[in-house]
Amino acid sequence: MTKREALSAVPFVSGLGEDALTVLESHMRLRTFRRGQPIFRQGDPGDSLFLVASGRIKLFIESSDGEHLTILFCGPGSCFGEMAVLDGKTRSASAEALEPTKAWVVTRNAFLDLMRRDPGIPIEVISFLCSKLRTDLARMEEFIFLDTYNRVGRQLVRMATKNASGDYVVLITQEELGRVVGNSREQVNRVLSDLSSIGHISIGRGYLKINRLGAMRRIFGESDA
Amino acid sequence: MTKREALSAVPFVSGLGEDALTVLESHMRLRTFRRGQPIFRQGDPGDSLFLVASGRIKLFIESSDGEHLTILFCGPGSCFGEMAVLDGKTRSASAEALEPTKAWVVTRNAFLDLMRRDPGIPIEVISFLCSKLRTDLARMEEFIFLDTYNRVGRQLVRMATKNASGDYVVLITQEELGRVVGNSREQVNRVLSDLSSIGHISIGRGYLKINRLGAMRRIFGESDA
DNA sequence: GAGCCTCTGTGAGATTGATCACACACGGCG
DNA sequence: CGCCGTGTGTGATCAATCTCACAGAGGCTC
Repeated sequence: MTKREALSAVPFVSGLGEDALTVLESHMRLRTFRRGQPIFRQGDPGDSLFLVASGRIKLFIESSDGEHLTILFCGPGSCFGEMAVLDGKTRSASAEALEPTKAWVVTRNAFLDLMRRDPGIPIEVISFLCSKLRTDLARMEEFIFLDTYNRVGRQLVRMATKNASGDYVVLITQEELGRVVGNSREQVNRVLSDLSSIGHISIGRGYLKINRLGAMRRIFGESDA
Repeated sequence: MTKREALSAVPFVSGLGEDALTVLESHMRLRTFRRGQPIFRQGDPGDSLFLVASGRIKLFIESSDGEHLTILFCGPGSCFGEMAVLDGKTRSASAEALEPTKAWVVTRNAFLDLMRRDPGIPIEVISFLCSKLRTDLARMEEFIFLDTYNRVGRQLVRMATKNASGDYVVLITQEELGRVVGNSREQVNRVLSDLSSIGHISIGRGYLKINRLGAMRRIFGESDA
């Protein structure tokens, strides 16, 4: 994924003019991360924004006794670390590469310059932040109102992506899925076994295949996939 | 609370110049709500932002089977309903007056005009949204990592406000506090009884008095009060 | 001042999900 | 080809919390 491709996938800069894009590109550096490598840590000062070029990272928060809650996965074309850039405060979550990953880095100053130059950007950023607020709210609602069974189901519907052979799959271990929905691996496994026994999903090592996405959507409710 | 006072309490317009404030004021209408009156409902289309002049409202989301999760209380000088104005989507939560309440209404168009006119506003709005994202994240973290005891404790520390006689109080019923922390009233009551038995709080009908705010803060951790 | 509504207090049983303890399965790699 | 690390499958036990049921207490209204 080139600089230009990465940029055009990001909602709040995709509408930029040719000049602005070129200027921005000249400020982007590529960084490489090994599988499992920490990128930044919750609470760190942070002044850069990342655009994933290849690979995959996750954002998560950790409790005082070392538990993790996974917030978000970012693949090629996604951006992360934007909050510290936007408000200048510390990192609100930790980031770590899940696979060998390359990401373009944009510094706070470069991005703020861009915002000052093009008055359309802040408006786009505002929409972007609003949609994040809405998903966070939906997530909170699920944590409070749904049991494990439904949380897992919804998450699967949400994460299902079509692979090369046309199947819907979710690339995740059960342990990791547990950290996403805030439940133990064992509990997640029991839910998955249920769903598998009625044929809605198939369980693999490190991945899940969603056999009947429509049925799952109907059971687990309106997802904005 | 006058129009001007309400405006100057809102972070993202307080820095406005005299002219802009005057224009904005001319677009504000006052609305009155009875205790318990719904203001808007999650999912409604919405195109107005509210500034509380007097009284108190709450924002909440409701599950399919009628349970409520209380998101936020807003008293004089606070604003709510801004998300629908900023991104033009439906209301992400429901709002209801907790007491007889008066609020200034600003329409989407008036606010967008203002943003277009003054390029400083969007920047302020972005900071405002980021801080909301951060509190939401902290809240999610608490839902997942903390038990009822600690959730209730933190919430009390967070909501404690000094009253006329210099005491720290929280004006809330145990039922409502349950809806804030996502637990049953009974469970909340048991926690409060504990805290009361060691003297850290006193329990009243419809309110709680925090006798030792410092001690509570130490027990329940760093709150951004 | 009686009645009533709302709010608080508390026990007992049911439930959900965490934790612990293993067994097994797959896939590198020496 | 056997070992080991990581990932999945599953029972038993335990802890947290919900739910139900009811009692009492403050305050408002007729």
